[in-house]
Amino acid sequence: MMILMATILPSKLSLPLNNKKSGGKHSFQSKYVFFSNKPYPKFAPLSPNLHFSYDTVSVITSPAQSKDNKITDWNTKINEVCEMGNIDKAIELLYMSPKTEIESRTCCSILQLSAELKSLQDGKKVHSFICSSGISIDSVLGSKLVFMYVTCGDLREGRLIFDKIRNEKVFLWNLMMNGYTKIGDFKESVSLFRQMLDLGVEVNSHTVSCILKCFAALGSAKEGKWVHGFLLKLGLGSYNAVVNSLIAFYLKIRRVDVARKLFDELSDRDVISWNSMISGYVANGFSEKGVELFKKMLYSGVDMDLATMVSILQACANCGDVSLGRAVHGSGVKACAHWKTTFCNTLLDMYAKCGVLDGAIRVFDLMSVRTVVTWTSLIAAYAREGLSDEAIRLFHEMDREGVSPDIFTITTVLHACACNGSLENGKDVHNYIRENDMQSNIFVCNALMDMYAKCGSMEDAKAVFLEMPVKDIISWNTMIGGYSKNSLPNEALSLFGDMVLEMKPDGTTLACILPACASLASLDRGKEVHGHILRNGFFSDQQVANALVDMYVKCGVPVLARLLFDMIPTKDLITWTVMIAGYGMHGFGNNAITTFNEMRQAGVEPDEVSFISILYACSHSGLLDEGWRFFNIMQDECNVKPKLEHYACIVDLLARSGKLAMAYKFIKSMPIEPDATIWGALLSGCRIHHDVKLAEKVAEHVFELEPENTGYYVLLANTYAEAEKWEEVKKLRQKIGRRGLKKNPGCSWIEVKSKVHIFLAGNSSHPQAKKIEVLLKRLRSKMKEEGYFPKTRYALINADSLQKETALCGHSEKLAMAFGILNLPPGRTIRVSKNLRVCGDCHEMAKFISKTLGREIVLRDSNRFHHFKDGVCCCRGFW
DNA sequence: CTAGGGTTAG
Repeated sequence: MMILMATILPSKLSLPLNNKKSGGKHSFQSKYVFFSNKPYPKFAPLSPNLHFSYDTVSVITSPAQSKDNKITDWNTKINEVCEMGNIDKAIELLYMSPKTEIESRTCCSILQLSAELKSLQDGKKVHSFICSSGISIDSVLGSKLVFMYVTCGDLREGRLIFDKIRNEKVFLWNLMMNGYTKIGDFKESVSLFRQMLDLGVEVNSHTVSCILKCFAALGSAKEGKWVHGFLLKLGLGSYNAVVNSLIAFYLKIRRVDVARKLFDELSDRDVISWNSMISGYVANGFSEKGVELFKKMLYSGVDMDLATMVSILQACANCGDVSLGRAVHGSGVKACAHWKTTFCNTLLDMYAKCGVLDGAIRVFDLMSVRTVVTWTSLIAAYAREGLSDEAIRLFHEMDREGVSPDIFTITTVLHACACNGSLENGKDVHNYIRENDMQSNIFVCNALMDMYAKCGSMEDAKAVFLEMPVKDIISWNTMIGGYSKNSLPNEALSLFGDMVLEMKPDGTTLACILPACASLASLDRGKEVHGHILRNGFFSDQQVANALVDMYVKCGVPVLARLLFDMIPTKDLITWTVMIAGYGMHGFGNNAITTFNEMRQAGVEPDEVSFISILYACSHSGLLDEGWRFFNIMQDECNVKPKLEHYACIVDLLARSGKLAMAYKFIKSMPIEPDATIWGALLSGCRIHHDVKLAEKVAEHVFELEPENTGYYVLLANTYAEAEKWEEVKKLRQKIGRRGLKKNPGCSWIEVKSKVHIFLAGNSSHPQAKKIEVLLKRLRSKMKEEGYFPKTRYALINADSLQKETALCGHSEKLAMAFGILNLPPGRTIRVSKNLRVCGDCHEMAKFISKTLGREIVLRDSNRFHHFKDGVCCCRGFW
């Protein structure tokens, strides 16, 4: 079924205005034949496509050469010259002639020729001649002028004359409408259409085709449907071109079903009908249907043309059907389509999207003309494969080759920089944008902000954001999401506040802002956003619902999280994973396991992240056997290869359970190189189980892998301190000092009346500092009375016990808890968050408070949640 | 008489 490229001939049976002429633009041939019949044999051998040279023609046709007739017929001469297509001579004669002798129809001839040659310059010369000679611009001449101007692309001038002559000929109206449509000014075209109807100008098939195109482009579904009814009344409903426009219109407004019905009922389908339907399927996301229809098209004997191939290649790209793509490639080459840039560009893109990068490169290499689209497609191809450096290199090469990037190129290359996290390359592109004055384009700005956010520079992103003349919802979401992901939750929340004053957030905004509430553990702000979600019906957005569950988990309310979780009708992998991880964080290991099993029963396949969550849940609840079981299920049943995170969970599980030697052996047997977290998990196990010797051995690995991380030094120091090895503690402190490292200062915060209060360790500058101190002292002595002893070893200072106690009293989580007791209404749960792990002494005190004061305390540390109630913590010592 | 309907990249 090999197919030749069909040239699109003007068609068809149903057309009233059959295009019988050989076509205006190509009419030289016929005119030449006519001319060669005249007695000038020496011109006969001239190729019909050759332009007549000025000199040659002037020899024969100059009126000055005429011998007897002094009153030369200038009009005839000019018409003759026009017949031959010699515009230069025609103009010259026009200006040589006595103005009064030139007839209107002569001007029409020259204008017609100017239009055919698309020579605005010559057309204007005729126009100014008309003006200076006083020829009245009647309806016929006016029409010709309009035709010339519109055809030559000067819509403004054409419109001026059009308005003056108030012609009621439908042709001229169609001409104007088409002119506006071509430049994308659909609104003006529609306005003309309305005027036409008001004036009672009788519309024809061309009019409705054009107006349907406009309404399709404007997305005016209602108006388009009205035209549909209107054209049926006019009896235009059986015209092939009209139905084709209707099909295209319905496909643009995404009414594929209506389009298909029209297509099926169309008796004389031509290649355009097929192409419209196929490309419409592809554009509406039904690529398979497009391919199916394509096969039907070939069966019914209609040859594909360039447009068909382009659509089908797109479909192949969408479906990843590279074999059909290759077949179309072959047909295209046979039909010589590979000389067409559009074909090659789509072909290149098809190979790239199907993951056949070398195929894309081969197409690129073989192309003789590479446009900006070609380069952009190849850059996108590299970026898609994660080869960002190569993508950026191509961008510079393209520039050197003299092909100017457009906004698509810029956004694509920015995306490559973003994926690469290469701020330097991104800044280079930013400079290029400034140099080429593209920084006011909204797409470019959004891509720039995204790049900066992904490269971690929110400062630069903000600078772009502030300078944007117009911001859309994507601009806001990019910034808010950027702040959220770069651990700047306060900035995210503050910008969200600015945003709601200017525009309505969408699902993406909400899904971006919830993690910020979560990271601050700001339940009040989270609830505000929840209210917003309910009021605006965003709970049905899967991403939003998932983020909401996650927020409640991280704000310390797993019960509410579960309630919402149960309300999500279709739970995806993320929904399940968030809940499982949530249970893990709160130490509800068994709930996590139940939920994990429910997920598998629901037919949702766990991925590596859900396995991290379940293993983590097991380790935080000390469920050793279950943890092992899941580690095996993961590999045996689910084909998930364990990564560092999974190994870390297992090490953590073994180490916490006191199986330190086994954990050490396990690390040594790992098929991948262990990192600091793996060794760190074992180190923390050593501290819990007081194995100083192993701790020292393990610490060596850790310090080598992450010498800057002070947390590990503190961990070892704590191990020494618990063993009362103060000399070693001192040495370690000196080591930290020598390396210029500082212990990360402890910081806790608590939300009271929607305001977040932050406490730093040892800081007494809070307005209520005195009251807090008094309360803590009172609690401390009460604790002693009831037999609690302060865990002074955590003070890490080798001093007398009173000093240590004082130091411990300054711990930020105690300050925050005390502030909560003093300022929250009685009975309200006290929710405190801390940036580091909770200290042992604070943990003891929280237990005590929960018992004596009967207050529930939820403490979130860097690792997990602690729920204190009636003197017990849910962690049962696993932290 | 002259014109119209389907075609590539983020």
